[in-house]
Amino acid sequence: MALYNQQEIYIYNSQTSKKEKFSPVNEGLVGMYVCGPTVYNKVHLGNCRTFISFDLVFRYLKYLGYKVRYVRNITDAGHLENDAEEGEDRIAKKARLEELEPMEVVQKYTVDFHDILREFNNIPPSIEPTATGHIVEQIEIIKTILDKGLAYEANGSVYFDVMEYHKNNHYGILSGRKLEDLIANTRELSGQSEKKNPQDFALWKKAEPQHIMRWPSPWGVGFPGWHLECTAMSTKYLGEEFDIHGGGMDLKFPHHECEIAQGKASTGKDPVRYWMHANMLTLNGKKMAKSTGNNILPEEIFTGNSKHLSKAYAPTVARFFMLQANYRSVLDFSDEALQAAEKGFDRLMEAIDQVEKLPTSADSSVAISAWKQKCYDAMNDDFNSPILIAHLFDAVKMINSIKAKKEKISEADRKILQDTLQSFTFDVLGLKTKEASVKKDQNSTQVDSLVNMLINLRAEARANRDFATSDKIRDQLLEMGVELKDHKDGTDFIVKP
RNA sequence: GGUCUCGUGGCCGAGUGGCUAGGCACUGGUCUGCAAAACCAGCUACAGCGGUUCGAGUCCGCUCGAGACCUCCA
Repeated sequence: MALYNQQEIYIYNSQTSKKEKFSPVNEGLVGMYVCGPTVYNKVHLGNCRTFISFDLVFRYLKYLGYKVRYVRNITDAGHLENDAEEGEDRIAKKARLEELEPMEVVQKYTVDFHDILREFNNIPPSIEPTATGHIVEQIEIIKTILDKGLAYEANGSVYFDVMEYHKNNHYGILSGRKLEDLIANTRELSGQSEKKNPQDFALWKKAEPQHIMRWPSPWGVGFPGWHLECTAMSTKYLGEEFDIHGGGMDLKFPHHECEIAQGKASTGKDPVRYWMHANMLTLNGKKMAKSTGNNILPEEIFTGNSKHLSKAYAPTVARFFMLQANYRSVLDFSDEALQAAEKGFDRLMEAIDQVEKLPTSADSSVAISAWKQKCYDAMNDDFNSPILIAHLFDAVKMINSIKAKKEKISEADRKILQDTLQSFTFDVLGLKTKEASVKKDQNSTQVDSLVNMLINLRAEARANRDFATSDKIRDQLLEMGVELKDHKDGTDFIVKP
């Protein structure tokens, strides 16, 4: 029996603001779509948090035995910088500034994006489609919506008719916005005369002569509207109704609201079963913004080269830090918080390292099966990684207590403990040992024997009460990043990366 | 201005109305030749003011504060 039949997942659906029991459209299969980045710049750290959050979802669903198709798009078509009639799209602007062909910009930052996510140990999505690769599909959807009378053409552009749609549908169903309020709050922009109503959004935009990214269409040369690609690609790869749609909180309105409208207008179906929105990441209590300098790049964390940091942190430590908070909460990024996370992380990893050689007894004084289910329960409850991590630390306490002979464990339970710990830490949370993130030293076996030789020398010196020598060995090793740990039965060591 | 979210101990962060989240830091003890590590113990909050309830961090109202969206943004 598949694991997913034994575990009941509840997902917080941000459309209903309730935790709902997860049940996929097709038994055993899950379709998940997450809005990917616009590749016009180095990937934003907050963006990374969102993708790490959904990587956690992807990993847990797979761990439970679901066959998951995870689609995350790359937005490589120009979106206008503002909603005015004219303007430069962000990719074209960057291309001009960097003196590159737009597709060079796209390629450059797509590569950067992949590199960084790999550092964070994200599993690549099943399909990573691009907007420019799906112009045909987008045009087809526009035709359908036009046929249904829910869009109109104006001067070479096509707009979605929100008022007409709202007659028989609910525009605002996701964001909770009322159309009347939206109308009342709209400022009159002089350039919006093409639209029947300010709430209408572009499905197709006519390309001005200077606009570089352009494609032919039944309405003339232009480019697709910025909400449409997600509808086209999610429908193509996941169907008209699929399970999970994720993205950052800031995409809830208008982007996702418009996706629902487009989907419903073109297929008559509500496209998404569970909407999930990941919350923002702040830096030192404030929103990250390049303009104020309150900003940090992922690579700056890995190198420690930032005015906000006192040192470098391994990617996996940054990931661990993020997973200590729930994806739905705002998380504040700071050097102090990262330091605390790193210490906890080290303690967890050291404990996991100890499970293998734990002394076993005929029976156990610790309740391993109950603990194991608690780990599942945490993840089943809307992917609550901070609770899961709390349980992992309970295991750390167990391991250390068994090692200190204050508790005991049977071999069978030890195996369960080890397997569960491994699965949740590495497979589900996607953490890596620091050694794994730093390249494995090919001489590490030699290092092991060298250090063990020194440990033996030190033991001899201690036996002879030659503490000057023993302390010299200990202190100099520590300076080299090798920490010795004495306990009753001998001495262990760790190499600090 | 409108819509919405949030305000938890020294710090970070969980919390489904009733019994200790967890991590980091700190203090005391055990262990140690001394340390480190580990173990044991301690510190213990829920922005403010009202209300509902036998009982509220958890529900309701108001006040103050922070943030998101309403315009490109994960």
